[in-house]
Amino acid sequence: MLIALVTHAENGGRLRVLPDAGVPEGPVVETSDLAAAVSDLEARHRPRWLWAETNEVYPALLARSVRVERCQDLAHAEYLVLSYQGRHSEPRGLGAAIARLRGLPVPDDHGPRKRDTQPTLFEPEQERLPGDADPLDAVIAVHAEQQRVVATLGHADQLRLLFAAEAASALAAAEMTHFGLPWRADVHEKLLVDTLGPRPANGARPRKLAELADRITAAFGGKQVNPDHPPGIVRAFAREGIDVPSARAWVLKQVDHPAVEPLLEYKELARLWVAHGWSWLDSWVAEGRFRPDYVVGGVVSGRWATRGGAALQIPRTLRTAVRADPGWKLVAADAAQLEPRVLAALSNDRRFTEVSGDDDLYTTLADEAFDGDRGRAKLAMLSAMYGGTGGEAGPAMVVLRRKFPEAVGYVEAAALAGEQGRMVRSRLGRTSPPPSEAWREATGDTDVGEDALRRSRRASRDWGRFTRNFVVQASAADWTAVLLGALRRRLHQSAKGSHLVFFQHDEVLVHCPEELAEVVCAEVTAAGEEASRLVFGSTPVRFPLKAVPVDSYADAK
DNA sequence: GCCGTGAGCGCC
DNA sequence: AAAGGGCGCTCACGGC
Repeated sequence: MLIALVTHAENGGRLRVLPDAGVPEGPVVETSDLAAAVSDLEARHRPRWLWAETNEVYPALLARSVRVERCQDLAHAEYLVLSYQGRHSEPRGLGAAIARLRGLPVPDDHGPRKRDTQPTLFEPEQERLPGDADPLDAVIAVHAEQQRVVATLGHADQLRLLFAAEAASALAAAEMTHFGLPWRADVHEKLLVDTLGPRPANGARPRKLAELADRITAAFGGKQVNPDHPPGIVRAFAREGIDVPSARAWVLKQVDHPAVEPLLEYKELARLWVAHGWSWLDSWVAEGRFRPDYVVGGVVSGRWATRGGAALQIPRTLRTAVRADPGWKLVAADAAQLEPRVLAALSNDRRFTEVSGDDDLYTTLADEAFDGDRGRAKLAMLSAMYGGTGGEAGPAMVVLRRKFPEAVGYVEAAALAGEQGRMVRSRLGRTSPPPSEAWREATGDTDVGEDALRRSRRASRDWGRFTRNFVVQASAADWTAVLLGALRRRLHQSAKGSHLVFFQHDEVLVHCPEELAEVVCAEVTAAGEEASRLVFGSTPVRFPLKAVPVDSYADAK
């Protein structure tokens, strides 16, 4: 059963059963308590819900403890279709979609709406739709149009799978924000005090940092140097007769000067202080939970982004603050070396597929092609996927190309496409954006001037690196989106009471009662196998997804 | 005082 | 020949 739904202010809404799989179309139903209506229909029919945007509807349902199993999200589907057609920057949202459908002027998009408080009510109805379209009619019409269009596209089946996976991801993201990542503020604070000194009054430098700043100044002969100001550091070294191109940590590491050691320590501690210090704790952790705002598909490649909280950059040292509640466990799972395995499956490279049969792909790769040197093997692999050839990468790539011609050929074809300004696609049809007008100008320049030629080649290569990486990164995002959908459904069915609480590119955390930990581990493994089968069919490539129950995220690896 | 930019570094 | 991919966040700075 498929039910379209729109929200009103004051907790109300309208819905309508759509004709689907033998079920006839129903009348428009108006309700003053949408959450109750959804809860009731969910329990009786487990329908697919159809709505404009998960983020506009689902947080308020969750706030009323209403969860749904499946939905279709028009905004995500719309973006996937538009970008497939090379129209990445066209406005998104229901208003824009209905305007396109009716041939009306397309209203400008205001970007994703910010949500700065916990949802208690549904958002009041947003701006009026173009042509005074009725919102429920608009949802239904736009959905029908999407179904029509997707059938005409080259990746129809894959895109339908991607629609479902992206919608499930949006549900999972809202639930992650709702349940929150367990975060022990006391553990975090102790770590801050131990490494930085006591919390200073009103944003002053913590004691440890102040001491280091003094040592840095002393090492430069007593002249004030602001360690937070890179150009000042470069100038300070110049006064000492040392030429450095920048104040980056890896550059300073090669310099022999008494200021280097305190500078490097300062950088490390200052980073912790500004990015994840006391003020971060104040703004982002409440009642033992960290609740970041996830942006599903926020990155062109389909990876997630976050708004505020830097949830995808939690430093390793802080992971000890992520602790399961008493009587609960965190099940941590990460896909080992996901991207090279994705490349193996995309390219069907027989020998590379054999290499990916092992749990540690790089060790096997090293034995196969790099005299057992795992470091070189990894470097070569990353260079192939990122486009690097500096330093040792060049010769390593030569070896890789000889041993695994189809795998290397796959990314090089993607790079060539980018250099020529063509689009590339992921396994399920995510599509790279067309290069900018400035890029076309730079590369289309028939001017034979040396500068113009250099600029043109550089722009072309840069875009080639982007598309080279895109095919791998975006296909990995396909796999993880399907994984999230599968895992979410499995947990809902056989490990009720467990929650997905964190997701980061290729790893997930599930918070569950202790006695469910084994079941959750098994479901993680099964979800990984399901994702591999759905995305890559019968590929022999293995995608190991190891799940371990832990008390603290820090114990996961 | 606001805003955009570049440097730098955290994560994958 | 040489070229690492994607993000978010904060700071200092310079322009207004």
